[in-house]
Amino acid sequence: MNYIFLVDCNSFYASCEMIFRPDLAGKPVVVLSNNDGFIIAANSQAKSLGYKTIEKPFFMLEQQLIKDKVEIFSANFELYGAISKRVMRLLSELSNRIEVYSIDEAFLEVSFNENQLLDIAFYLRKRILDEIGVPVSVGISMTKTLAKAAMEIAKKRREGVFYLKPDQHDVLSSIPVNDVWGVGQKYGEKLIKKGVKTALDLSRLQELWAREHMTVVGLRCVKELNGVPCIKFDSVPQTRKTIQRSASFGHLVFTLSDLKKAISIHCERAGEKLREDKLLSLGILVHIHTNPHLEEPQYGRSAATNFAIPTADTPTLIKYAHKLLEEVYLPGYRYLKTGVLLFDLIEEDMAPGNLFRQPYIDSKEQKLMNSLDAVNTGLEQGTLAFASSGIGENPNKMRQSKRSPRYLTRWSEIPEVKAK
DNA sequence: TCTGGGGTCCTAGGACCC
DNA sequence: TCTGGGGTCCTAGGACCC
Repeated sequence: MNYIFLVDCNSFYASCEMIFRPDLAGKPVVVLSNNDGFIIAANSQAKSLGYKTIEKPFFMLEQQLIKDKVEIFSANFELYGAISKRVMRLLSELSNRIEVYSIDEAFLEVSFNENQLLDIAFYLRKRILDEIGVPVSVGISMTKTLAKAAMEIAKKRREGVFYLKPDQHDVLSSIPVNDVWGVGQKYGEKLIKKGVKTALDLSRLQELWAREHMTVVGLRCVKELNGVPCIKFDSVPQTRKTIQRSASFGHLVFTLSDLKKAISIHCERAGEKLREDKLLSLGILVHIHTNPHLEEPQYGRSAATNFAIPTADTPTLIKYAHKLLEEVYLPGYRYLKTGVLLFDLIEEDMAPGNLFRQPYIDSKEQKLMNSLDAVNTGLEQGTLAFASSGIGENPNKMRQSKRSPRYLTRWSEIPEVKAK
């Protein structure tokens, strides 16, 4: 019999920070988003003080956090990514049917006897905690949606593991419909209005209604809650379809030239990602918009175009992006945010030939980009940069006053251990 | 009075996820 | 002063083609 395990790291970012700070054990810890905008992770102690993720902006909570003696960290995604890799590597020792679903969770498909399931989950949990230092919860069931539901229960239990058998109506009726995977705010409101309040109610919803009001996504959700697998298991990671880089400015920006610098930096980062994944892009989109939280004239627009040949060459990205930016830019507005999106990505070796133009692969541009990446990954990101991104200034500069060291990925930030 | 049918592609917007 | 960022999938409507 095949079962789905869902392994999810508890308050992942906060747990990562605590690995290197044993002095924080038992204390409330939160991690902030880029720009120190929101809380994006809170450990159980912080949650029990009432702190939730993505609720109120950090600046409105800061005083209370200090009063509550909560340890505050700025996001350190380089560290979290490195720890995530370790967790996933360990999990893949257990099953080669693994789908890494996000930075902190993975589905495993396993065929064991039912009476072995809990033992395996406990074993896995202990190994990840002992060897990596991250606590995880494990939800087990027959479909992904039910495994997610099992996870909701597992998270609330001290042992951190739960097996949801098919037709366990008492359990499904204890899960609010809003907590079901695939039900967000809008669908949640619709469902409650219709009297569908729990996962059990949802599993009994007429399929036609689900199809009509929640598209095929809703229909799949209902079927999965009834133990019918509808969401396929992707053990081979799909190549990504888009790469986005965008950010809010620390302060509002008026001028085309400031926007150009920001866009230039986004192109640098997007290009790095493209080459890291050995992909080429066929198209690029640029967007800009004003601050919707302010009561002043609003404006936002995007524009897209295709490249002459599939490329991963940063100067080309910048050239096209700047042209698009000039198309969408209107003077007189105060801009908050801008970004680029690369789409129609293909793998390097799948690039179609072109009779009239030299392909990017094996070009001198590619060699230059490879050298650039070697310097920037070996040293500090941005060691080598483009003049169009501005020199010694970064309009995208993030507020991140409380970032921990990148213990695992920078030699200069490696932890020091002193013997007494 | 009555104004094809079917297919594809593109885009914008909505909904969801972490 | 300060309100995240990066993804996926689905749908409807318009343009266009034969």
